[in-house]
Amino acid sequence: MELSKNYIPGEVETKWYQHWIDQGYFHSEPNNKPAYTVVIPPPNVTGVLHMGHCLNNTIQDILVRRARMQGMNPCWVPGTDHASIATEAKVVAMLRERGIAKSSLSRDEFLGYAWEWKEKYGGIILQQLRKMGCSLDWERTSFTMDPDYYETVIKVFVDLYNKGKIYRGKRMINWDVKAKTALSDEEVIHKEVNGKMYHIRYKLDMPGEEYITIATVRPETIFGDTAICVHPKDDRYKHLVGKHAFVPMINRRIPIIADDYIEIEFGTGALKVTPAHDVNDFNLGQKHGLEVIETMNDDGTMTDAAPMYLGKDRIEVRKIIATDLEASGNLVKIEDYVNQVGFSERTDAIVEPRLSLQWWVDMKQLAGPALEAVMSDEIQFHPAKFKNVYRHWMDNIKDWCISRQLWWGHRIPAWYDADGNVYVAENEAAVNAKYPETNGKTLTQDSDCLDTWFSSWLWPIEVFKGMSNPNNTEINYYYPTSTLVTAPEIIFFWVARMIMAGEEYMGKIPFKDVYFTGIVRDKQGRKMSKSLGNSPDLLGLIDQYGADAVRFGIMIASPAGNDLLFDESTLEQGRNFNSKLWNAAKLLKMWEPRISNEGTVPQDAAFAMDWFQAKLSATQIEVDEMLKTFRLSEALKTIYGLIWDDYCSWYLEWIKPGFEQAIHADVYNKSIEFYDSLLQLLHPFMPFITEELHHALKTQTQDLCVKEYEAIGKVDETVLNAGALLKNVISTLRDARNKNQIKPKDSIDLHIQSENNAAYQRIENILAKQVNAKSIAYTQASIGSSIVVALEKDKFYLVADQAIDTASLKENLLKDLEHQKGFLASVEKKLSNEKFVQNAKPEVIAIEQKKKADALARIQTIEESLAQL
RNA sequence: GGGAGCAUAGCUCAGUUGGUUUAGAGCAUCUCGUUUACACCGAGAGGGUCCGCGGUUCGAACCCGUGUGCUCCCA
Repeated sequence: MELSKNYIPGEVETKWYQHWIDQGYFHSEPNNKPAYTVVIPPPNVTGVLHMGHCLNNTIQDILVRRARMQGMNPCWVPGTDHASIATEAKVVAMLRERGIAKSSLSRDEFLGYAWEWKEKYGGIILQQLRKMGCSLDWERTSFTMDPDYYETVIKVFVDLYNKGKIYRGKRMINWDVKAKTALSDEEVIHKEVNGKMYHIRYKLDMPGEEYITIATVRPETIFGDTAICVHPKDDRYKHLVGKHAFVPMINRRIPIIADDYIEIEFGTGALKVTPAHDVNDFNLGQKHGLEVIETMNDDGTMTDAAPMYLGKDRIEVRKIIATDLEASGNLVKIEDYVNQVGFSERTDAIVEPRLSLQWWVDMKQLAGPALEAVMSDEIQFHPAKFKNVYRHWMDNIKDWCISRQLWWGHRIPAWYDADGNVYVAENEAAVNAKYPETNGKTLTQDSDCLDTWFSSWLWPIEVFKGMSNPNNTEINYYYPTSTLVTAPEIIFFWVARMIMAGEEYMGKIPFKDVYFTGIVRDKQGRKMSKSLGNSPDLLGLIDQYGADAVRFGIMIASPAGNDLLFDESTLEQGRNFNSKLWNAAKLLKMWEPRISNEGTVPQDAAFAMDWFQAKLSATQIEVDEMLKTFRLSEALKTIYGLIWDDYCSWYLEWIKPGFEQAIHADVYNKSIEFYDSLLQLLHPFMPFITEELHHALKTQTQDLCVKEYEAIGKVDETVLNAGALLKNVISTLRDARNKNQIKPKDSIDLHIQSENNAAYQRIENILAKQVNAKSIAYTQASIGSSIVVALEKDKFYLVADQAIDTASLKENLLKDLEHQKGFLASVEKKLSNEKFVQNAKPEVIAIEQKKKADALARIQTIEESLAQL
């Protein structure tokens, strides 16, 4: 097979992906091999691929492909999440564009549009994963609202309700005024916002003109005030406790109470208490039996509690109320103030604390085993630092608000009669059966649906129908899954809850390892986001550089557990690596017509082969260890260096036949074999080009994608060291040539003075070729008018045609001498320290003594060289 | 306010229970070079007060304390 001048990724990628699919390599069925199961963190069904997905799925694919080549039975399950709030928001927006208001539709009509939308756009992200080369089992594609999955979610709700782990209650929740739904605590993003602190005085219900001044960042909520609270020990206000004051503008009379919750130093030390719109105020209100007055509607506009602002948005009111308060004489001052404000994760609306009747999961009942599983390392977190984060959240766990005032999702299986009694069962018939008193009564189903994560937490179980068809062959084989790869930001949303669900419903952990990826940021360290416009178009990048280069680029810059700063230059590096791989194969193929079986393998080529075999095995062991510990980026760097430097720059140069010379068949075949091993090692990271080259090298009986790794050979340390010495000698001599401005084309005569000539004789052909020496001779004495180079205990004399720059030579030697002397001094200092000799381990002392001997020898060599100049 | 983490070359990072030659890699930079795979290249080089201070130790990038600066999570 002839290789084109350059590697063109596009066609090759399409060709091989289709081939792999056609061969069914990615499809898994339970068999007698060990399972390696990965479930994809299901992306939002309406989503498109971004850099975060790229990183996350590349990592999963590396693990899965590696497992496949290790002879396991990998199963990587794709799928999407219905993403209740995000999808509903998109559908509402789409309808609005078409001039349809959600409020004008019935639930069923709306869901009709939503499904239509899902069918049309839902598959995009999965198609994009194919472009990246992900070896997902497409026959297993799941969706969190598939019929079986849907039923399972409902069953789980009913079950937890029956067990008393789900309840309905009126509590403070986070209200998204845009989506008009409740949110869980995890869906609220706290950001720092520059705001104002308003100091407002309330007239006291006392004779005369006396006031009490409070400080607030939310003046529009004064209409919901039902008390003013001060610290019982605050001398400024002690005398006012038990008295009353009037809310400005509406003149409602409220009590002044005392509670040590108040921070005396904060603001004016007097707090306005608004139980309907602040969690802390609500708790205070409960404690003191205060009235709750709601001032806000579900869309964020003011209620008739604030008659003068009725129907106006609370943000707008905050702007104008200052003027009105000033007019009424109640505004004392306004200060700049930075405070934390909660925003909806999905709609970015400012979240309003609101008192509301919702459904809750009692998390304390579920947390115990889930915490234990991680703390005992039954589930291992990588990096382990996330254990702390996890424990902290679990220790302070709060109940989970799971009802959402949305239509797109799993509808809550609760029914109400005319009196407001609640009945929970799978469906209305089940309600009637379970609660005979409901027969004949008109029941209405709860109109809310469940939080998306209430379905996602069953993902590793239900993609194998572990609940809709308990104990089936697949769940028993694939569960628990092997590795979960996900972002640390969803550790609470998803990871923790999956562990809870696994323990609750399978009695087993859902996965053994969790690998947390970093967050993809731009060059300036900003998180990539749509609004900043700093998220590159992934498909465009794949078109430009090829999928392998993109995978390489994102992995090489991706230290385990740290954020990665995405820089397109790493993709260039990946593309260059493609070229390097391609060209090395081209070189090998160029030799094919000149293969010869005559004679024996030349000594130098034999050495090169022995050395590379040792280097390959040593690196395979190293890479294996790195991958076992999830140090993927390091593993890729190591493979990159092995291919580029050791194979291409050293090995291939060492065995390269002279101009138009034959290559021995054994050398050729071994070189092809080595290269194939390198491709195999690299395959999980860069699947396309490696598969292509695997087949280009020679006729293969098997695709690389499913070729199993062979046992790693034993590492010959002696030859490994000999190779290292050779590389060192070559580099040192090349440096000497460079510094003496000997042109690459000009050859030299090399004289070696060593006590171990045999070591050099074995490799002298390589040496001659690599330092452009036309002769190599061995000598016992120094050679005049030559460039002298000292290395270890050996000396090298380079005889060139041109004049020698003695001055710079001397300078270099002196510099080296100084360094060696300094080093010797530090070693001697250590060895002459009695305490060191007494306390240090014997092997450490031996090392120090060897260092000393080596340094002395080197100093002698350098001094001898200097003497000759 | 509570908690966690980080600080090593211009940049991104390795550095395993403290001792493995006076700290390593990749990228970037500089010098030289188009020699029959590759300029998307080759050869070579330069570049570090391991954040500051104090301590433990025969010995500290590594352990302890403290200060500073960043990042993340939670409220």
